[in-house]
Amino acid sequence: MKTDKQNFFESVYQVASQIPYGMVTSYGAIARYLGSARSARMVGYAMNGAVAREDVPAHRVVNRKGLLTGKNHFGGSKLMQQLLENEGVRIKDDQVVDFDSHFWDPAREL
DNA sequence: GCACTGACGAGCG
DNA sequence: TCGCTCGCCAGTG
Repeated sequence: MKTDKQNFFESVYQVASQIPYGMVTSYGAIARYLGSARSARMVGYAMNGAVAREDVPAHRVVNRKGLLTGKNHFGGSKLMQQLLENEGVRIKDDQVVDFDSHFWDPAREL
C-alpha cells in the first residue's frame, strides 16, 4: 500500500484487463511491457491476486508455451480451460491450441 | 533480518 | 533438438 511496488501489481491487472475477448497472452509479455522482462515470475504471482478480481481475466494469461500453468489456482478445477474454450480458444491437454494465433502482445498492441 | 518459494523466461551444454 | 540451470522480484515463514 502506497508503495511503488504495489503499482507494479496494479499495472499487471490493468494490462491483463485489456486482453481482448478470445485472446491470450503470456506472463513474460506483460512483464516485458512493464519494463521487467525477467520478472515474469512476479507477473504470475500478481495474477494470484487477480483471480479474485473479476476485472482481471487471469484465465487469458498463460505461460509462453501456452500451457495453463495457473489452472491449478482456479479452484483446482478445469474452470480456466472452460473459460478459454467458452471464448473460442481451444484447449488441448491443458495447452492453448494455435497459441500463436491467439497470442496478444501488450507491448505490440498497446 | 535471512532464506526459501513461486501461475516464468532465456541462455547454455 | 532436448534438458538443465540461473536470473528477477516480491511475499511469506
